[in-house]
Amino acid sequence: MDKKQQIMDVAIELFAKRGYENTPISAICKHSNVSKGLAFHHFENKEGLLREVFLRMAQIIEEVGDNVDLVNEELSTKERFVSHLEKIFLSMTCAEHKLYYQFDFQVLCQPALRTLLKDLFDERYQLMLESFQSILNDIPSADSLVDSHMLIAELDGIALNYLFAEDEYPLTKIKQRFIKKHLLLLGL
Amino acid sequence: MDKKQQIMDVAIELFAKRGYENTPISAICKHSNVSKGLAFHHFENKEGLLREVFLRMAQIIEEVGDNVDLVNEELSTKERFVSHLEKIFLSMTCAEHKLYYQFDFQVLCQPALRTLLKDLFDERYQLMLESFQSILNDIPSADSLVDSHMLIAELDGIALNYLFAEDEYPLTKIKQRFIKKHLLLLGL
Amino acid sequence: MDKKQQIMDVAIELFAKRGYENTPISAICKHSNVSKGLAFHHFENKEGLLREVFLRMAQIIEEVGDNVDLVNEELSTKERFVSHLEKIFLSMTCAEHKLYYQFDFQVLCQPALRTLLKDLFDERYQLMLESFQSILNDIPSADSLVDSHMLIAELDGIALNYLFAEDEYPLTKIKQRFIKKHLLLLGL
Amino acid sequence: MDKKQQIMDVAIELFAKRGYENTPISAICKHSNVSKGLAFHHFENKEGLLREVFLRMAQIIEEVGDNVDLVNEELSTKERFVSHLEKIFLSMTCAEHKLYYQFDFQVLCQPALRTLLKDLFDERYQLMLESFQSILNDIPSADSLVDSHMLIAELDGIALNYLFAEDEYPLTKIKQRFIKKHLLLLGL
DNA sequence: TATGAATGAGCTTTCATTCAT
DNA sequence: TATGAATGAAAGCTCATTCAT
Repeated sequence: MDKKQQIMDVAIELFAKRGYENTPISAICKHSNVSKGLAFHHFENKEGLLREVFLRMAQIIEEVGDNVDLVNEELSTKERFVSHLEKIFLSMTCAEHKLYYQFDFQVLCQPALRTLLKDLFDERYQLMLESFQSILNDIPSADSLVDSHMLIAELDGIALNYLFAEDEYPLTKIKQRFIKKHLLLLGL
Repeated sequence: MDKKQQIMDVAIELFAKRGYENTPISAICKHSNVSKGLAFHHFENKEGLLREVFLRMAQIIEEVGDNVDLVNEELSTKERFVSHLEKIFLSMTCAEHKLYYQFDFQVLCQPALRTLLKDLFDERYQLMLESFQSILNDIPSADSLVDSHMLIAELDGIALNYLFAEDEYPLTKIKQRFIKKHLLLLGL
Repeated sequence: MDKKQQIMDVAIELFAKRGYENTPISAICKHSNVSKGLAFHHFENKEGLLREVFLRMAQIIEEVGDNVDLVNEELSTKERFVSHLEKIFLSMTCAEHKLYYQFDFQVLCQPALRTLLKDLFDERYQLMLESFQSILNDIPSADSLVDSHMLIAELDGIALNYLFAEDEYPLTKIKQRFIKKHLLLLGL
Repeated sequence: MDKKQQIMDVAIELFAKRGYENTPISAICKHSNVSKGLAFHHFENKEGLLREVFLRMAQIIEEVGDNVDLVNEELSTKERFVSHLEKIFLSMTCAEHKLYYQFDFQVLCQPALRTLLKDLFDERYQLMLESFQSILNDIPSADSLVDSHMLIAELDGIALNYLFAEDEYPLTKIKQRFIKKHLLLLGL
């Protein structure tokens, strides 16, 4: 019934599958059984739709980890580090998120779109950076800032390759080696 | 003088800076002082131009590492591994290649473009995989295949974050931690 | 008011006068005071417009004979045959139809267009064939099928020559000789 | 070796099969292994090529009947009339001419092309008219001029339907009924 | 005679956006 | 909130034609 929601749901799917530039608003309207007039009633323009869609997407993805307590005092630093990584790998694997992540990378790598959503990207990056740093700060052998940057980048790369690989990608094995490697580096 | 070359040079730049879909052929022609007719005389269509541009780009990038001998028998396995990584980081840093790499990621993450150049991507990935495996095979503690996938993915991620970061990105420090980490993992 | 109708009316006229291939959509739009966008809003593409225009044209032409009763039981076979022919000659002469008929022949003789509308042509031919056969079946000396084919062909030819002749064409005299000739053949 | 001839041969075939407007000069060049430059060296422009091609085509078609003597004094009027018709039907059936006739009708029915070659059409029509009249003049019951127009038109129509029919068209039977009918009309 | 690079006008089509209802 | 007719700018592409070689 909520047509605005319908439009956004369809938009996110089509944007992800066909690419933003290759998805005319008319296609979104057709798939969500809504008139073009209504679409422009709810969203200022195509860029506005993109922004709202992107925000909603980010929100959905984040909901996954929300119930996990990052500062659980009962856990050791090592346990918190590992569980943080596990959580990220878990979200990556979630079938329903695949489309979202693909779209995310698409926007990230397309100059025009990236510029448009720069503020949102920056904010999110800052949050991730801080959450890694808050863990690494407790580890003497870590270079908290650099290692956080590195972890984010590497996880990005693994997600990227996993998401766009067609045949089965050895994600589980990579995860294990990945974690092992960082525990070694951090001396945990 | 060689107008076809001019067109390709301009195309690669505009594609990278503005995005493929946001770069009309007319813009490419304007920047290379050439008529639209000529562009379609030399390239079957826009996709054909993209393909040729992509091939040329890949070739330019590869030329960097060509003079480095991968199977130098004088070098130890560790030295070969490290030098291979150094080479990749070097190419990444090369100012002239920045545009190319950005374009590369753009194509990779846009479903339509990715599909179009799938064969070229696959081929290149295979080559990278093999070159890593050929090194890791000599290291007992390595999981040659999985580690190669992982290395490629991580390097991708680092490149991605480096390329699109606006302010100074601690690439050098990341490189050091990155290499150190893998030497630990591989027990070198 | 009905812009779609306007477009079709102009299209049929320009198609007939200049030829389908020599009539850009822009010309149709200019003559009907309509934007190019609207033309493609109402018709899928130029071929779609052609199809709709052709259907409408065929319908207009057919309306002429509709009020004449073919199976009027009061008429003799001879009378029915003659009146059928008269009706066809009448439609041919109708000034308003001249353009339509010319367009019809144009489409018929251009391979690409003919192919596009093959189904419509076939259907119409079948109807004409049947209407002639239903009359000739009552005449013993007639070879119902062959004569029907022949009649259609001959009438086509006469229409063709009449329509494209510039100076006065002796259509009335030809009609008389034509009817007389067939009555002789059929022994009526 | 004679490239000009090659061009014309290919042109006539492509014009007939695809239509004049749908046959770019580039296609003709490709099929005849000739450069575009050369094509424009031999023919002033596309219309010039059309004209030469049309002339050559007409010439080829006419060669068929040339060896038949129309004013053979040994033959009766009836025999001359019938043999004239037979000749025309024969030429129509000739497989090699099918393409030519189709092209002929195409040009005839396309306003732009018809105008371009009007003089050639008129001349040819006049010749046909005279050849029929020269026979019919000897027949008292004939209306020499009107009947000639009618005969030409009917034969046109039969050719038209025969040429563009896909399945087998009962041409032979039609020919027989056609000749019989006219002999009746002329009282021969 | 022969080539093919180069041009420019024009074509079909797409699409974001507006607006009257 | 909801529709879809209507617009206009711009896109990709075609093609006859020219011209230096």
